[in-house]
Amino acid sequence: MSAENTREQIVQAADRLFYECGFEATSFAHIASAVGLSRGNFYYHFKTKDEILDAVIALRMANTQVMLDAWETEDGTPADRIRSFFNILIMNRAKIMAYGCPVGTLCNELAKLDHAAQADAAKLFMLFRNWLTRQFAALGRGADADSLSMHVLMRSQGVASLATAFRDENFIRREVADMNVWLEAQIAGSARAA
Amino acid sequence: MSAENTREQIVQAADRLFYECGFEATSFAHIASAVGLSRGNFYYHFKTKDEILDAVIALRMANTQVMLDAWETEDGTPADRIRSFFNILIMNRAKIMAYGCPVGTLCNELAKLDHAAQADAAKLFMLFRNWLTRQFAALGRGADADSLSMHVLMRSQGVASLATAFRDENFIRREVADMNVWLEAQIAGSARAA
DNA sequence: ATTTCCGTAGGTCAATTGTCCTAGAACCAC
DNA sequence: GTGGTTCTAGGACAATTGACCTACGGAAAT
Repeated sequence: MSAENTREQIVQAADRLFYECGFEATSFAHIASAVGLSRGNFYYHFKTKDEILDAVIALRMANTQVMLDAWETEDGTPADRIRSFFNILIMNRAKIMAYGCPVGTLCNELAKLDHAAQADAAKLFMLFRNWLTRQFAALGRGADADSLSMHVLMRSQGVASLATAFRDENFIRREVADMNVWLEAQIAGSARAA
Repeated sequence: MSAENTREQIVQAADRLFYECGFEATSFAHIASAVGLSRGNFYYHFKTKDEILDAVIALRMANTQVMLDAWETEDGTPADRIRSFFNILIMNRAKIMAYGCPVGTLCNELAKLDHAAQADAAKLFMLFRNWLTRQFAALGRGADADSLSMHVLMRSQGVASLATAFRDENFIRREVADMNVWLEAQIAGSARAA
């Protein structure tokens, strides 16, 4: 197996385990057994646990960017794209109810650990934030596009957090429906202003 | 020092450390040095770390109940009480930006750890949920009081999560203002229905 | 004054943590 | 084949983890 391939396997396993078990609770041994490698061998690929975390964040950044780019090159209105974002909550409802939002829970954990990678993890949010801001600007809401973007992010985080606590799928669907109603009102608002 | 007093000191220190550092990352030694006791002495008061967690959750339940009861016996409309809840975000903004919501982050961590106390931690949310439901019912929204309650909880969780990630105090104030606008619309809605 | 007992200190215990080293296997170039 | 680089396995390392035990201290009761 090539080093690049092994490295990628490690990062993917760490990505999943950091999400499902948390960064602190996931050990080298845990990742090693998931990949099927010896513990000591990790030092060749990653000198410290923090390096793995950096690689995981970089992987998530890249994956997120690909997803957002795909949505932006697809046909459809900016509103459709925002609805695609809403739909993440429904598409990933099972994982969200079990482990929460991958971005939000990571940021929260790193904040408590006062970890150096905290700022990097927040960049994942920034990716979504800037993307949503562009969509709202395209809807003609340039003045408060960023506030609207943050509002959408806020809702998705709140839904994910409560969905985890209450394990309630209907709650997710109800709130997503409410987000769609809210979005329609925003579109109507920008049409009235135009 | 009496045993009860020492026990209370342990639980209070654990409460703070679990919030600021997380449950997993807080060790016996960490709590011990915070209280100024020897490590081994803990076994006399708490046989396991999970017992401390149970005691911390019980403490938070009691403190929350006291706060909610106080709001409910005060003069003021149900809407005033709901606004008191909104205001937690502003009152505790410094701690929230540093460590997130004590309830939400604990539930999220215990979910990832697949911890037995997960359900107990969710009862903290239930305390707020039922209290808010009562306030909305008192506003004449008996039919969807619980949905409105969950919506308010969702917003507060989302605001706390993003406030931690972005360390943005203005964002908190903006969203709380928006929650007050939303509440006014709900009151107008129930008045129209009556 | 003596006994009893609650609370504490300090230490031990195996297990696990992240980190690091070294010997050898696998592979490619020549 | 021979030599050299790349990758891997297995273990060692000190430190720390949660858990546990025992012996001392001091107060209260008799």
